[in-house]
Amino acid sequence: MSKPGIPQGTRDFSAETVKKRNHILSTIRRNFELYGFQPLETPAMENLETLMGKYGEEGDKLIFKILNNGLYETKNQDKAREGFEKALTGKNSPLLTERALKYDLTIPFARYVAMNHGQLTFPYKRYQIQPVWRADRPQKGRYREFTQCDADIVGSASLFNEAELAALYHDVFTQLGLKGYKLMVNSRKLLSALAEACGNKELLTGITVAIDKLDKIGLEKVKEALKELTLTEPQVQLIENYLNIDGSNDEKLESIARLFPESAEAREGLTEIKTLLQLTIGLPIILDLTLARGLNYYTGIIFEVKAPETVQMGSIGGGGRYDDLTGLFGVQGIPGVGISFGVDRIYDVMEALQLFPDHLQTATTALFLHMGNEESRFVFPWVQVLRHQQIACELYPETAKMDKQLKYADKKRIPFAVIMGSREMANETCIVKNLQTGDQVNIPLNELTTYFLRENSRLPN
RNA sequence: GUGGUUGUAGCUCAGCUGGUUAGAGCACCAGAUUGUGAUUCUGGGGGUCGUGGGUUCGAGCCCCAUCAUCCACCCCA
Repeated sequence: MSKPGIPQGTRDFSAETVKKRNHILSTIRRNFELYGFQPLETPAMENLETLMGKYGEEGDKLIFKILNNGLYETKNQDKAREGFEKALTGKNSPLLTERALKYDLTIPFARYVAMNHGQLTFPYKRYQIQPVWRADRPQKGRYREFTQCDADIVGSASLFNEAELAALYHDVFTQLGLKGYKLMVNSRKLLSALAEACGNKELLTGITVAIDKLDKIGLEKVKEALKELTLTEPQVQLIENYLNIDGSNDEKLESIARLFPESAEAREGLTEIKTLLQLTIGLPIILDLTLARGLNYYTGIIFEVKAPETVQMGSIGGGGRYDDLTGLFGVQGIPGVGISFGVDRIYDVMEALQLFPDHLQTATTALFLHMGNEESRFVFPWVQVLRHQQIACELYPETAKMDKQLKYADKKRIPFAVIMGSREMANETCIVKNLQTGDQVNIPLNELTTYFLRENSRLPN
């Protein structure tokens, strides 16, 4: 036997980690439901053709494919060889693989809507919290298996949806205590107007990819990248002017209006952003004209959430409006808008900033300690009595030195010890010791329940 | 996919220019004391030095390969 291990980029979650993750997940889920979203879950795997081509060329390479079963069977061997030859040229073949692990939640959701649009009530608001898989090389804040939390509204073009999603982001991040997070917005329509002003709408993707890197590689490098796209000097200059726009949200909006006086698309994008900002007055939203986002299906307002500057971490959430997501699956005319929370990165950020509340680690309220077998038999029924009153407790199952029993309680961060010795047994009492303060009281056993119900109500949830 | 970092006990690490039975702290176990948790004392278990080759009289240390790890790029949450 070789040493056991787990696949690269995957993780086991200990009790401590699970509790912290659940703290994040339940906060997000609670808010999703408060805003009227209903859950959806889709399979871990999809048909490969559902996913291929939806995430761009790079994305396709990062999809985890599942090998077909039964390739060794005689009747399948020739086809398997054929499929393998094809795979060696870099192409996929259904002869070898026809299923894949899901890469995100949006495309499976679009597939679901396309399959069920006759039955769904629109506007359809769903949320989805599930793991996704990417064959990326792991590094900081990047895993091969991670959890996404998405909320989307489809079948509505109203900007109220964008406003609500922005408010939802704000509620979740403030409830998690993530002060200093940044919610950036922009509109793909402004970027599209920019591409148009450069004379070629086809360049939109190339331009967005280049300017998205501005804060990372700097203006000069961005200009070099733009020139490689065969843009002329005046066109690069135009983009530079665009990127140099600065000031408050209102000032930026005015500058954009001056930059594209003729563009109907720019006007539309500006109006949408203005409306969104009006609907979300009081929220700390920053208009970031350099925000582009890689995914090509976005067509309107786009969002991105950045971690507080004190932590080095990429985006911890993002989303935007798409006009025609289900069009990929043959169902036209269902516009939508959605956001996503990157739970694993939020976790890393909160860990770095020590934002997890201590009480998350308290599992059991009380541990029953005892001096010996007779004592443990005597208190055993009382453990059940407390449990039936919703008080989490446990009995130390072995006869051991008190030292050891107390250490056990200490390690499990159990706040109370109920100590049972021969003297207590004789008097039908017990000692309740508060393990945080060291204080202890001697109380009759029949008052134990009321004691803990009172203590429990004082503890945070 | 490209480039780099690291890999010694359960954990955190030390190991001088290659030289005898590879060490420390914490953790763990046992014993002493004790009706109360980071007290004290005594003793103890545990490491194929990531793995496989090579150089050498001799490798934890040098060379090659491989795996894992972390980081950067690409891309992204």
